[in-house]
Amino acid sequence: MNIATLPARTRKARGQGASRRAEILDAAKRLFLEEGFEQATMRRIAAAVGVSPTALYVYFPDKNAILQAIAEIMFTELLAVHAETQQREGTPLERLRAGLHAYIDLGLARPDEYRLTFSTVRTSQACKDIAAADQSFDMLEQGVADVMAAGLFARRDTTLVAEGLWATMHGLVVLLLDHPEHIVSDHHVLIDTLVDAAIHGFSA
Amino acid sequence: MNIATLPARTRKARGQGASRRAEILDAAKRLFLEEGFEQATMRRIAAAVGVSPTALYVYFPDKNAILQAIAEIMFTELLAVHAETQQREGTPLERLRAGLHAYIDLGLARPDEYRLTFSTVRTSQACKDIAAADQSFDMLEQGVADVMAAGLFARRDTTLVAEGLWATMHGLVVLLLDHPEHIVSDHHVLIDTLVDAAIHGFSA
Amino acid sequence: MNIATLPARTRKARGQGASRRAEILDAAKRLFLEEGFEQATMRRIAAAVGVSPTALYVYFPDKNAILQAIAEIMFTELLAVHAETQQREGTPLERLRAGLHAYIDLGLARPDEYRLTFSTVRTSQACKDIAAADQSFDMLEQGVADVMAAGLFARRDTTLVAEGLWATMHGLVVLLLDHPEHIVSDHHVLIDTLVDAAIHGFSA
Amino acid sequence: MNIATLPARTRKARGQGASRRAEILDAAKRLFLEEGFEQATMRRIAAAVGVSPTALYVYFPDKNAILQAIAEIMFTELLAVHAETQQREGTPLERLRAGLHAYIDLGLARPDEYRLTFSTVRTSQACKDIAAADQSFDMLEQGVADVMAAGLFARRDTTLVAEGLWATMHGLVVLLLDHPEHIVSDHHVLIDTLVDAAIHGFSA
DNA sequence: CATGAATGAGCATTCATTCAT
DNA sequence: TATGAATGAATGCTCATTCAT
Repeated sequence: MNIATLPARTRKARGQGASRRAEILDAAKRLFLEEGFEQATMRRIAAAVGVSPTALYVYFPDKNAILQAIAEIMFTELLAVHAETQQREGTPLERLRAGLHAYIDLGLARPDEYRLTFSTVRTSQACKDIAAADQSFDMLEQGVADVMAAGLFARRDTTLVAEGLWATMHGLVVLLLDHPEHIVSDHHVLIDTLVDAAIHGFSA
Repeated sequence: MNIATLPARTRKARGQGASRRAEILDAAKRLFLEEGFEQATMRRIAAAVGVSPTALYVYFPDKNAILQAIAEIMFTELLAVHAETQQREGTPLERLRAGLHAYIDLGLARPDEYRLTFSTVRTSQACKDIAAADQSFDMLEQGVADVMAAGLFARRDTTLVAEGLWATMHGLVVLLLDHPEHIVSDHHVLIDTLVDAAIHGFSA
Repeated sequence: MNIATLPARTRKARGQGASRRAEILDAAKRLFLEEGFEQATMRRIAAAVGVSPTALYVYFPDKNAILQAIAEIMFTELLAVHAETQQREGTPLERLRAGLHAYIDLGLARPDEYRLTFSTVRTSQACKDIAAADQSFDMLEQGVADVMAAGLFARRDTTLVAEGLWATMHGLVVLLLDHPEHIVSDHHVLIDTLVDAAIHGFSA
Repeated sequence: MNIATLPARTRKARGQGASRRAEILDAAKRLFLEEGFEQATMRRIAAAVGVSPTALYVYFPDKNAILQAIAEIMFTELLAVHAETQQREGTPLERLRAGLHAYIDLGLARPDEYRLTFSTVRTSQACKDIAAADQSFDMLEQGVADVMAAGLFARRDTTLVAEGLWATMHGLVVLLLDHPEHIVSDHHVLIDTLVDAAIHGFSA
């Protein structure tokens, strides 16, 4: 009851000190990916880290702040993966095909990032995901231009073709993500078929 | 306590009867879109309608049923549109093309319903048991089969092709709906181009 | 809005008229027995009868009133069954044994009546169940007296013996009723064994 | 808003820490007995303790766990009493008789706990996973086995006999607890008589 | 730096009941 | 006699958050 009687700082070993923040971020990221942002609770994040819920508030003012920090990391990774596929060797068509496959694979592998990036709800961190989206799209358009330059695509506005391809891949990803039980075809077969058809559809 | 003290024509206007269901559906549609299905609460839906939460349960067994009812309306319209295009004259290919355009037009014409039906997480559950959804897809598949029978599509599994076409159209709709600012091409040109490319992509 | 505009009495065929009350009682009794008093709801009772919940309030002021009416019927039946076993032929010991078995069988067959009769909660209708309990007990004590008179039971206070037997049977019933999963022996074997042991325990 | 305006030693006395759990248990015990398990609500339990409903969930995962904790205490005491009687000197029969008496005495000494543990509907669930309950019964069964080995009980399945004895003692306890006004015999005489009769009933 | 204890607001849902018709 | 529409109060439970320590 008297503040003077409190032990100075005895309670407990300090834990991992500075790494706590990273641990929280890791645990939160895993939970966000596994259960979605809304479903992941502070309690479960704390439990995953091995601390009390209160401890999270030492490092982040609230749940949204964790989200923000995670999102930043996510988008960086997302973009890195995309960029990598563009630097592979091969013909322009092979690179484009690889890029389309990479886009789908990424979307399916990281459903929450994908939804976050392309979801309807536009919150404050929109700038980040828009940046990622734009850069991704630019890469796609460059790939289209290369194929067209190689004479394999019918000559048209590269933006138009890129947008068409994007729509196709996006549609496939969200369908597989949101309505998997409505797709009876084998997912891999469907992906291969649609990528081929899309390319064929724009071919000269 | 005294019967003489009772007001003659009492308390409050009771609901409009049959229109209540529609009012609830409207309010729910708005809230589901604004805040997401999980975040929209029965209490707030009720408040938006101007009734008690209990009243919602007079018209719908639970929260999911409201979403399902919204989806059902969309699927019924979709089915009607599809059925209509199937009965037009013309070649199988023309009919399929018309069907794809009709799908896109419906999605763009009813953005709220389309998003709720196809883009809300958990919607998958709502789609279960909606016969119209299956019938709608069956019509698409039949159209594909007809074109294939006419020798204009490469021979393959009709379900696979129908799913590929669905994915393509769905992707286009949600892109135009959710990210219009990312689409620089003229929407009509993009639609025409992509429908043609999709059909071309599966052609023999 | 104007009382003069009301249709005089047109709405609907009158239903079964006077038998409604009995129908409600029947349905409620069945539900009380199947699910217990607290778990049976007005809604389900109404549904079982095939009328709206509101209709119940035409015949009974509230849920408890239905309970009361049912209880009255129940106790009458309970007692009738008991009385019947006492009028069978056979030696006094056979009749006593039959009575004990009948008591157990009745308790197991009508768990809710049994609980109601012997439950802790003493409500207003307590008079009724106490009467039933007393009469049942009197029959048991008479049986004990008969066996004692036949020289088969050690001579003691008949009330003491009857209470001992009652306790034994009561314990068995509530154990089987409330904790069936804790009894690993076959119920019938346990019943037979315990009835025999109880009788043997008081034998001369 | 101004930090200077904050009261120095704020809001409200926070709980007594460790004693809270016991307080909750006490309040719950009372309410469960007064109104029954189903009728007693978390809110009312919380109000009785003087805390918010949420606080209950700090100490117990759910409502059942509270009942279970009460049962656990009873079983632990029962086990202790049983264990104690098993270590006394004397013949197996004397030890068994002492065990039966101890069971009855405990039940009568802690009427609330006994009723909650053994007579509340749904209690069965609470008993699950309580090791002490099983151990307690095992001790009774061991006592039966010992007497049987000494040739004083007719040879039969020990579980069957133990369950029969349990039923008998349980019936006596609940009768004395719930219906004392129906028992005209002297309680001690009835207890002694019934314990003797029960043992005699299973004798060789 | 971290926690145990606690909270207020909120959740979907169900209840017995009532009212105008 | 009977109902469709509606309600207020309640249910068990979970949430993000806060506070004194």
